[in-house]
Amino acid sequence: MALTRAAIGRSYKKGEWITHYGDIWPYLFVVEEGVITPIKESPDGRSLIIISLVEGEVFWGISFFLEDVPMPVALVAKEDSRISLWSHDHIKPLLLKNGQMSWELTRLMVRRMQHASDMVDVLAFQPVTGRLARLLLEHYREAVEDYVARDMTLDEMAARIGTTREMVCRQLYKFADQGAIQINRTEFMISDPVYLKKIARKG
Amino acid sequence: MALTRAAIGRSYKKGEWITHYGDIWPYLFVVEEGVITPIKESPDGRSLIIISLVEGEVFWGISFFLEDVPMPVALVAKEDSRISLWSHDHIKPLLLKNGQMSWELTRLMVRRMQHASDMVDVLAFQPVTGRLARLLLEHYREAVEDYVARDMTLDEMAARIGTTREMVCRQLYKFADQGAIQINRTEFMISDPVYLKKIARKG
DNA sequence: GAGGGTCTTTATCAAAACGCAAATCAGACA
DNA sequence: TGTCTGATTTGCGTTTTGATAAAGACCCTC
Repeated sequence: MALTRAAIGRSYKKGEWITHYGDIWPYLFVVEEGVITPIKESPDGRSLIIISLVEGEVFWGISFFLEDVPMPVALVAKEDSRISLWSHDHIKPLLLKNGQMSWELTRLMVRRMQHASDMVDVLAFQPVTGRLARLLLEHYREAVEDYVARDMTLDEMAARIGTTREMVCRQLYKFADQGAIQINRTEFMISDPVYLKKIARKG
Repeated sequence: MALTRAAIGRSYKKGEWITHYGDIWPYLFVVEEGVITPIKESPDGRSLIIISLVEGEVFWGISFFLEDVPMPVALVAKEDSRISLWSHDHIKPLLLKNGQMSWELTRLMVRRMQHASDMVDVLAFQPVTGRLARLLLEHYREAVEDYVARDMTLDEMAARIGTTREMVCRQLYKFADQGAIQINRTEFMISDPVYLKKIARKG
């Protein structure tokens, strides 16, 4: 198939940067293996992780669609990863011809938009407490009544909810005080998911 | 043209709601006249204005693309307005056939995404001070060295930058103290745009 | 098993943001 | 002109957040 032939394969080691904020990067890609995270960075060193892209997921540089518009996020490999990418010049003719493909792409974009939209109102309306509760419920689904390894660093959690590692740490132990979770340096468990859900709604 | 024939015209009075948060609303529309604003509302009564749609601009309900997914924002007429709308069922066949149209729609969506993305990092990284400076510079371009009427209420400004009216008011007078703007109950002027720009960058 | 590096935890302090309530004002309208 | 309504302004106390610093814990390598 034409698509497969036009694909460029790339591999990245864990921690490697695929593009930087401000780059012109006119590609569409699919994650073949590993995890790719689009990250926003503030001038004073804080960062914000928008989403994690795992195997099979599609993403793009903004200038794939809008020439000369630079990337509003950087792309980083969170694990050793492999992606297939297509340049604007290769794909656009296909999209113009293939309405079904365009439609699916548009739908994908709408889903991403929905995600961004969620992010906006969480950031605008929810305090750190609520945002952390959300993150725990969604990222540690299997930790309900069951100890699991803490697989995110405090910095990573902080980047996912837009705050600092110290805030995350304090808040975690506050949840522990309230009996919502149990936690130690390496493990973690959700003991009262209902309470966390209440916090996640009201902040 | 088929598109024009399929359009449904609607008119709304200032302040009228076109859809509410949570509705299923599978339409695409273009603003013919007036101003339509998508608004997010928090359970405790705060609100966030995402964007203002003026004459000629296109927007959509999320379930136009994703069936059964409810609106993450409400749509409100900020002025007396008139829109033309198309239902999913009418447009989708056209989009599937017409690659160029799909492509343009996708590009529009990417621009909106970019806007949302901006909103996210402003909310995440910039304090209220910086967000307000941004808003002033962008909304009151003609107010540089020139008194203009304050045409947004404090509540509206607050909704545009995700804070409360009191914060906006206090911050405005703080800017005035610093000589960046001049302000009274009804009028307003930017006296030091350069300073405001500095604030808008660093917060 | 000593040392370096990374990550976590805790405490303290200062700044930012918010909520509430009272006072004030401008404009509309009778 | 007087009154009413909604918007603005201000003060004050509280909560939330963030910055800084220091101390522990763990892992890895030499």
